[in-house]
Amino acid sequence: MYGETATIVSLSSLRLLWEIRRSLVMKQRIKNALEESLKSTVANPEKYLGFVDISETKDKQYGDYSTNIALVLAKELRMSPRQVADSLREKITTGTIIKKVEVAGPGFVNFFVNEVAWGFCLQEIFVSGDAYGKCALGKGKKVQVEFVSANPTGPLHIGHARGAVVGDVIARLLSACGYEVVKEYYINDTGNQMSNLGISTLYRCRELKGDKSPLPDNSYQGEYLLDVAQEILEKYPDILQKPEKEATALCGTFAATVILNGIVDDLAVLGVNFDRYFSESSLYETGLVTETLTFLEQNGTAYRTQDGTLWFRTSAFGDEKDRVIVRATGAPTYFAADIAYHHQKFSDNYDRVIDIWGADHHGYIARMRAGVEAMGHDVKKLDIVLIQLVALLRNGIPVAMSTRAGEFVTLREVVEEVGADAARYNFLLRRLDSHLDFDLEIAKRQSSDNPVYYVQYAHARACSVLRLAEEKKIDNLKWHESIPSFLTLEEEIAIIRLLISFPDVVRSSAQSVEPHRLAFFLNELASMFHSYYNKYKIISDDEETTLSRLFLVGAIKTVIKNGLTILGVSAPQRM
RNA sequence: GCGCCUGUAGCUCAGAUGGAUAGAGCAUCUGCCUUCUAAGCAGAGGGUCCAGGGUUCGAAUCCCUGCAGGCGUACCA
Repeated sequence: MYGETATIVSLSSLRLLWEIRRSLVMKQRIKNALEESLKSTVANPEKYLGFVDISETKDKQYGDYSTNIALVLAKELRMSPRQVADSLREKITTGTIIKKVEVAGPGFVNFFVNEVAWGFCLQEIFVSGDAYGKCALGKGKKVQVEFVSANPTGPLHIGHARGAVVGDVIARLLSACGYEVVKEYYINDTGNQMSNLGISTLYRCRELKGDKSPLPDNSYQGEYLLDVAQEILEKYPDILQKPEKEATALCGTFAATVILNGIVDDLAVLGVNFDRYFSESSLYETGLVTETLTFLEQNGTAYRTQDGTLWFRTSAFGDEKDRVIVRATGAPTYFAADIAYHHQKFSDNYDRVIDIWGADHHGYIARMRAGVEAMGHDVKKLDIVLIQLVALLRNGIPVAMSTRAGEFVTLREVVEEVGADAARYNFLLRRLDSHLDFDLEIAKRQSSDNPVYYVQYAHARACSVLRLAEEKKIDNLKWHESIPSFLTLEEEIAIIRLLISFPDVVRSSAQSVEPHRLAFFLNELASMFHSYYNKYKIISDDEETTLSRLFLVGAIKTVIKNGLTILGVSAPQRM
């Protein structure tokens, strides 16, 4: 049986292989065929080529690929959709890859791909290995992703985690698409909150020395400042003897540094790290804020009112009203520093600048874009991504999350409870603009059947099968041109179709800044593999079938591994 | 009041560029481990896609209005 099939395959396989390699993507192959047909069917085809769109079908009865081009062109050509479809179909030559073409429904043209052709796609995955899924979309382009940027006034909580994970994965996606990515964290280390932090910490120092007077109203009440105070007292035993102003400043700086170090550590536990930490105070030190303000005032986009306040004319850029950038007291607002910061970003010659913000900052978008534009930069290069906030619940009841009041479950506590992989995947399974309830009890209870394990388990399972094959001395994971002819089951073709769409998923996830698509893709792939695994034996007495299926399993393993890597989730070999 | 986001199965959520019969997980029920990992699989039930209009060959998807929830509307971040 094997010999007979092999003969048939070897006759056509070289040609098939060559053809598939030439086009690489099956979809492109179909599209080419359709375009050729269009050229010989309609009068001025160049006018309609832009409408050609091929989509993957969901239902097997409609073939493997489908186009609605006839429906789109019908009116223009003054023909019925079915007529257009029929004439297009007649001009499409079937052969080694396209088995047949059908017209169905209101006028869809459906393409059926030769079953044997699919298996050849696996070789591409095998050859690319770890690089499979990557592309050169952003080759030679620099992009900056700024995210988290939480104020160094307290530890991160669950609300920051979503932004951290999403920002990190967006960076990874862009990186997979060939962009040179810089991950940046902006540190707000000046202004009122710093002095508040200093005051709060100083009070804690006094408290440790026996002074029980209560903390001022708007200070940071968290007990974590007691630890910071302890450190300060050890390092500066005379802190309480110093002048109030000096002691406060010292406490503020010290506390901010300690807290930021803690934030960096916590993020590292979550698998998030940055290339650059950019300090707001450095903008003042280098004079960039002053420079920016002068520039705005000189080009007329900023004006002074009688009391000395400097206003930025954001309303001229679509904002609902003008904004203050320098108070009457002469102190710049945070917004002033933000404009300077974005000016700095654009001065670094990025091709794209991405800000990832919590959705509660959405009212800030218009003025930020105004700032970039007024500074003479191409505002189209700025992409502000909003992420809906996370509501932390315990047994369905909201948990108060206030840095100031010091009542919160820290990010670190959550990660230590549910694990970094589960925490990350939890955030990645939702659209960015979807509100998210994170219930601590549910997260704990469901930690063992969290969706992340489903995908990881599929990977571990694939590894396990391949491991067993190795133990049995089966010479697996070697390409042979007869492999495709042993992978023609409906389930196998469905899996291959999914596998070859992986690069598209990565690309579209990156382009549309929607990491959840990749996560859902992996869930679907895992599901198909689990199902296939349960229905069919991978390793059997039939050598050819075994080798072919092992090759498929190898490809599945590669894609899951590559996908999880982009999501920053581990791909365990055993579970 | 105005602006942004959301509204899809009992619950949590997917449904890119408008496409053919709207999907998954959890929960409920029924089966499957002497056989490659049961953290798995197979099957069942479960829907006014918030409501009402409009656009067209075709709408969960686009437009308008209304309703509901969240967020924002600072010389706070």
